[in-house]
Amino acid sequence: MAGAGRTRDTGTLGKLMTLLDMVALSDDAMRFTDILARSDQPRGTLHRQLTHLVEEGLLETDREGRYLTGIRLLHLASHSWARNQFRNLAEPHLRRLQEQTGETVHLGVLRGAEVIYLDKVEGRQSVRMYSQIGNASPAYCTGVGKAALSTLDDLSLQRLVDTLDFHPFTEHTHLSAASLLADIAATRLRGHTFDHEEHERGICCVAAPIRSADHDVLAGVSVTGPAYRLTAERLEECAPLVRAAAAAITVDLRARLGPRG
Amino acid sequence: MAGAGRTRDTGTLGKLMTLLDMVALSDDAMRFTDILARSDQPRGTLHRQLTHLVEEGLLETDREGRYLTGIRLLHLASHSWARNQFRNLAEPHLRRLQEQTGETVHLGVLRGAEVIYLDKVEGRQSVRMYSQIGNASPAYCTGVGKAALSTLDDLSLQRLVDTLDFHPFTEHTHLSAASLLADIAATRLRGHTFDHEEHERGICCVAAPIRSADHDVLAGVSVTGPAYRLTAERLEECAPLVRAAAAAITVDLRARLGPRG
DNA sequence: TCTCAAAGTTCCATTATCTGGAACTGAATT
DNA sequence: AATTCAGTTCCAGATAATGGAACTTTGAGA
Repeated sequence: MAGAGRTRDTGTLGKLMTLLDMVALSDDAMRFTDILARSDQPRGTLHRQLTHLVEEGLLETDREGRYLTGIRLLHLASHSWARNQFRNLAEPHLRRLQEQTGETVHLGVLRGAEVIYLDKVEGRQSVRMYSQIGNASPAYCTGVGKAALSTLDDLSLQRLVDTLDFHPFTEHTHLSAASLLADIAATRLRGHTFDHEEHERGICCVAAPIRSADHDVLAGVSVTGPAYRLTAERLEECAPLVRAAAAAITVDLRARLGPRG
Repeated sequence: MAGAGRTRDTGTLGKLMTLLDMVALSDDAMRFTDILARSDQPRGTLHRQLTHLVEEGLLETDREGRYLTGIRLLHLASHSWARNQFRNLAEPHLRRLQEQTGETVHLGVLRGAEVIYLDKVEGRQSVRMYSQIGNASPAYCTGVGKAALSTLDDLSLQRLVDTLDFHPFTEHTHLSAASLLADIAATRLRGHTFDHEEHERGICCVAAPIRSADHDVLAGVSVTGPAYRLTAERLEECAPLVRAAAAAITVDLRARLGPRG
């Protein structure tokens, strides 16, 4: 994806993180040779690097010697997630919004040109949160992303948009800066934005922006669901609720962070 | 805690991970000086190390320059968690067990002398899983831990027990190897084990072991709840259900992993 | 069972990176 | 204006990473 500004590969840590990414984000355990083929390190070097990652618990090996993600990552991440101020403060509002609408509610923050999902509250049927938490999606084709983008000033927005290359995830995905910017202009006027199957076919959402007083947090809340249930009318009905939730979170955020900032 | 064999601090990665641990596991954002005081690195060195961690997205700084956990950890961890074979395969069984008992269900794996919680299914009221996922607890005073220990052969068990030092978390915590070993012997006979407020006052559980054909996975499932609700009789009622769930997971595990292993 | 090729591991002189003391900047306090 | 404290930068020296090559193990085929 564009924009996100990949970290450099130089420096001991950089190289190790590149490896860690490769293994952790792969869908399967990787054998030494698989990793060797996809990295440009000599065998000896690669082997030692992997050994170090395993020693630190960031990777593990199964009994066939294949590498997979270690449990230490889970430990570190879950602790910091549970302590995340912004998420904690937003959570009751997300929960209320979920109860009001009966649909899935997402909280996402903007990082460069991507949105990262910080929390998710689903209805009673499925408790399978986590699945999407931590995931990154392009901002330009998601409700939460577009909402967050709408809080940027024109200059920052233009600079960010310039770095995008538009990928047609569905037939409704924005494919040009002009089209995206028009959408964002409308979003600013309304205070909320829609995603009519722009990222995933069959999935719609309505989202509203959250921004702290000093622009330190750029985020969005959304109500998401299947297109057959979240019709245009239904989305319009939800819009005020989503805006209210976003506003409430913004107020809490300023109350909590404002005095100090 | 004993046993877990903390990783060495030598080597570039080791030092950085020690830092990352300190910041990620702290309850608040830490200022440079706080970190300096709690590490034995010279100022210049520490500063560069933190800079590297920030460059890689493992840490972030807030606008006051304090360090907190970066979002990249969440990204890496959530991906690997969602893809974790064992967790995925166990999940439907955990969910069923939760429905059958109405209590919180845990899945934990043994790592050295500690249990790490891989999944948690709670009743309708609270969707606040995640809070405990990834957390480590001593094996000798938790239901899941003792269940997992009961699958070890005598030699391995003895060696592991030898490394323990017993900490009295409550008045019911095992305080000697003999007492623990007796409990585990009983667990082997019954096929399940209890935790009567051994780790946390007011919390009881009943747990059963999971072990794959080739001993690669040592784990346990438990049903956990407040002592006033989970009385001795109630725990006995749950025991067969917990054993059944553990057995079902074990079967699935062998079916999935057996052919290859 | 033996042989060969591929996969994985270890070694060590070389080299790049990290180290850490000290000097520097900038902001807050007196 | 002077002083203190927090944070940052610098560079010669110490340390750890590198990578080519040799070595061991595994497994497939004859």
